[in-house]
Amino acid sequence: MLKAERHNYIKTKLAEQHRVSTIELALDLGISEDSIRRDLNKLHEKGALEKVYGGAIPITEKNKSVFDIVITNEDKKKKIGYKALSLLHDGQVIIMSGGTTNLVFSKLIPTMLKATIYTYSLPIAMQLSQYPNIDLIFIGGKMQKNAMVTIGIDVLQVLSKIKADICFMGVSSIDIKQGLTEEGYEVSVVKKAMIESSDKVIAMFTSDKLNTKKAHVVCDLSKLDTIVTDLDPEEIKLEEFKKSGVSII
Amino acid sequence: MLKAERHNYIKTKLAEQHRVSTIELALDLGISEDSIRRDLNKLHEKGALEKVYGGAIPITEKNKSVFDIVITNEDKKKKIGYKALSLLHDGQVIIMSGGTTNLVFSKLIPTMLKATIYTYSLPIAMQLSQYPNIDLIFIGGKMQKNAMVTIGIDVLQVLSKIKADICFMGVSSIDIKQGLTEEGYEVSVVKKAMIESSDKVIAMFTSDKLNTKKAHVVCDLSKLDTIVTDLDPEEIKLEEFKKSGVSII
DNA sequence: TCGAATAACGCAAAATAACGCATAATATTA
DNA sequence: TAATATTATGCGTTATTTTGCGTTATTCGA
Repeated sequence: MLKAERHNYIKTKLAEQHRVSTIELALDLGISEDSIRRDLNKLHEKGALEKVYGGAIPITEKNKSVFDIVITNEDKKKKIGYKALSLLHDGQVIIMSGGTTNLVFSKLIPTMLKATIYTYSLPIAMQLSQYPNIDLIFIGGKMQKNAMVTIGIDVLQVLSKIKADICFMGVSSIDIKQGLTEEGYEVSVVKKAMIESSDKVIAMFTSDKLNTKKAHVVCDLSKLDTIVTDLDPEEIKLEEFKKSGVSII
Repeated sequence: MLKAERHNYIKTKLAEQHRVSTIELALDLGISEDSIRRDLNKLHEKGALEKVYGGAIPITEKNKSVFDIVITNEDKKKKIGYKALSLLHDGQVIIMSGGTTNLVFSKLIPTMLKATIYTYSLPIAMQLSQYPNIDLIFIGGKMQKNAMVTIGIDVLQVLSKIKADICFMGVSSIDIKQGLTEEGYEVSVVKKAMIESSDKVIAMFTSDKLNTKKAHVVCDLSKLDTIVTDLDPEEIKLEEFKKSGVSII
């Protein structure tokens, strides 16, 4: 195993678990604690983490820029993004929800795409602002802090006046019976509004969201036109969804 | 096997597995490690991969993310920011314009400040979204690409309905006769609206903006309450401004 | 303050890379 | 086609990097 691989492993584990221990890492990777310590020191120097007695923790918020957005499962999300590209066409009016899956997707959009895109996510708006031929409209309102999206009545009002061709929706939880659900009430309301304003609804999510539920219902599966996941469309896990009439790519 | 073929093989394998090892490649391709190393060096020079001890990994895509905002004269802007902190109080309703000076200022705001802040700048909103006690409202509208701010009628409409205590305004150009001016018409209109909606107007700019003009007028000096620069308030360059009745810190 | 856990240090062995060079393979030219 | 220039390859050697271990220093919690 290359050193660079180890470094990636450590960074990923740290992002997921918010802490790593020297001993665990040595065991995980099958090398001596000394080497792990050397790795941690290197990563510390590079500012990728903060070393503490017994292991390491994520960098303290002081130096951590809000602009460094951690994307988990980036590979899977890229897979989803590439598949979703086939749904894009010049001239579309698009609504994009927040979430890192959509953020990754945004980075993959062809440079010259001509489209009008509405979004209420700060990171996605920043990303999309680099495309010369995209008319970008940010839907303002009260900011939901952690997710960096706007919510509330202002958002609903704007959405109610839009008629979009397609909406790309990041999904927190999806279940064959409950349909789409969200942790936060306000976000669930916004997503409902998105769906009402769009001719087509695309749900994008990594396979770990499958068959999970949260408190607030967004819609049932019948509202969805297409599901995009990192899995093969023929995968058994998706069988049930296919039966419900949603197209799966 | 041609060298070009080998290079392709390496690139493909790297794309698939996110790592290649020198030894493995030598085995795969049935040639000496030396040649593999030479290949890797070539590919490294061409920027196709990153060479590491024991093999190679994909190039780190740190290439100019939209989230890497370049801040010129950061030191001066910090100076300005620290001075401006004295104008902040709990409970204020604040409007913040865009610009890197305000972005730097945003980073310096005390963690626990209680306030309501309106902004129409994406980077500033992202920065402010980390403060737990700030009610943050993003003013939506059409995005001005390069500056990452919203502009247009929607912004004006929202601004017209706000009554803020104070507005922190980044300044493109300031001149004793012309007052504040902007390069873009639309931004100048938005700034006019900001001023109308605020009890107090704070102009913040680095000294290189002094005595410069742009095409579109925002307001004359009489509209300003306070000027914050990196200079000493007693500096001769600021003499004229002081005479016009603006307070300078 | 002590004892256990963890980290840092120095070092030698192992792994990997770079260098120089002779030779083989390939391309170029007459 | 033969002669020649150019490039690529493998090998022996020498540098560099990485690693694990023994030892010593530091940190942590009781």
